[in-house]
Amino acid sequence: MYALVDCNNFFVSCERVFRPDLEGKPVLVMSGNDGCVIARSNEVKALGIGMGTPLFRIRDIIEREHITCFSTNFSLYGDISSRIMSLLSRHTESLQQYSIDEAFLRLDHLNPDECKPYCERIVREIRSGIGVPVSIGIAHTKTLAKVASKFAKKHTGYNGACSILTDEQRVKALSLFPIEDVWGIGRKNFNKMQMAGVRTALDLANHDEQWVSNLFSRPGIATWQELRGVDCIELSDLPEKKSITVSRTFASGITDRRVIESMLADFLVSCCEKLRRQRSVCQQMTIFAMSSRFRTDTPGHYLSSLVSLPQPTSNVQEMLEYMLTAFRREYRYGVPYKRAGIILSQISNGNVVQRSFFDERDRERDGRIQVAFDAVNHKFGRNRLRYAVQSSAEVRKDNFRLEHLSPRYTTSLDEIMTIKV
DNA sequence: TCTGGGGTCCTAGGACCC
DNA sequence: TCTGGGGTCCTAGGACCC
Repeated sequence: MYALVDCNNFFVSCERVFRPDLEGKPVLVMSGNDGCVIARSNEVKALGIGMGTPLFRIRDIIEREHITCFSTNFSLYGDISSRIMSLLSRHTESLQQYSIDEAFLRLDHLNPDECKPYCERIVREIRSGIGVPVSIGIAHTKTLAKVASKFAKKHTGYNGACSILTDEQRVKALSLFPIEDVWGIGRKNFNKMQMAGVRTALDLANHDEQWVSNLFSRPGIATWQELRGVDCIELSDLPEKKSITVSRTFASGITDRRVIESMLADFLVSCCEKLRRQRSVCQQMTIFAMSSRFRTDTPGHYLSSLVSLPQPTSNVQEMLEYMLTAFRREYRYGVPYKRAGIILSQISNGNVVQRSFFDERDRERDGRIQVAFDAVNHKFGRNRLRYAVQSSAEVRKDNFRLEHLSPRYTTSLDEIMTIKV
């Protein structure tokens, strides 16, 4: 038995934890650069504002409806998320975090009729202990648990937890469930479904295997199986990332080579922090920078450079050297770069590194410098010690738009809430 | 003027092997 | 003139997720 715990309007709910005055009022959270809508309260959804809508298109609605807008505050959302996951882990032997605001729990230790009341208690516990509203779906497969959680979210009568246990419940639920809302059915598969006359999840589930495998390949067949109650989608609980990306869109296009380099250096430093946190090394790095896809009046360029490192590493200084060389080779003078980033790939375990016979780098020394560097930053604060090529505070202020950022209430002592009694 | 960021898995086709 | 058959590995791009 699976329970899917899904936070309601997660980023908005995180902001409301510290702004209870916004309960019941329209609130949205914007993407980086304050560009698009990435989270909406129910009140904003009711106004017909879609996910991903560019802010400049809804300026008038925002003003008219007094919508409160927040810049994205990942320090806050990440911290609230880990509090929820930690609370959930006390309720199961097997917790698989699926995204920042979702996790699957196995409830094998419960009888079927105990599941719903048990999950209702979890909902109340998270609401009162952390402040975030969640919905829980209970079923024999992950896909059906997802379906159940949508019902729990939509109808308050469920008290936050909905279960699909019997076959009658399954058939009833699927007959009411639009095919495009099924987990695993994206835009392309939805088009195919429409052409085939499949409108609800039940329509799909009722087709036979031959029909399904003619139309879809492996992932589609797995979804069909799961809707019929056959548990077949395995989530790996490997926490190690297979690729690590840090990228940003800038407030306006950057032409100054040194400014872009300083940003890329920042991105690389964050990538390597994430890499070292999971005790991994990587052997490949992609550097990219691109002009705006929406502009035709300025020179466009998509810069992408793949660097294969001589041996797996997580050393910032070494990677900075390769990054700058590769970037300078591809950089085009006069192009306004609007977005840039670093991707690390070919990631492997940092404890077993195959050294190269021809390597001339003093890696013992690199390693000692890195350890000292990390120790200083651990003691005196993140980014206190920086490479000279990294950006200055003024450069960051000029190039990242974050005009409605809430405080990092739970992760920065300088920004903690003060209460007057 | 203004349009996000970070992932995973699958598959087709190329390169290569005997 | 006629030019096999059966594999594996790798990678880029597509599709999907949040």
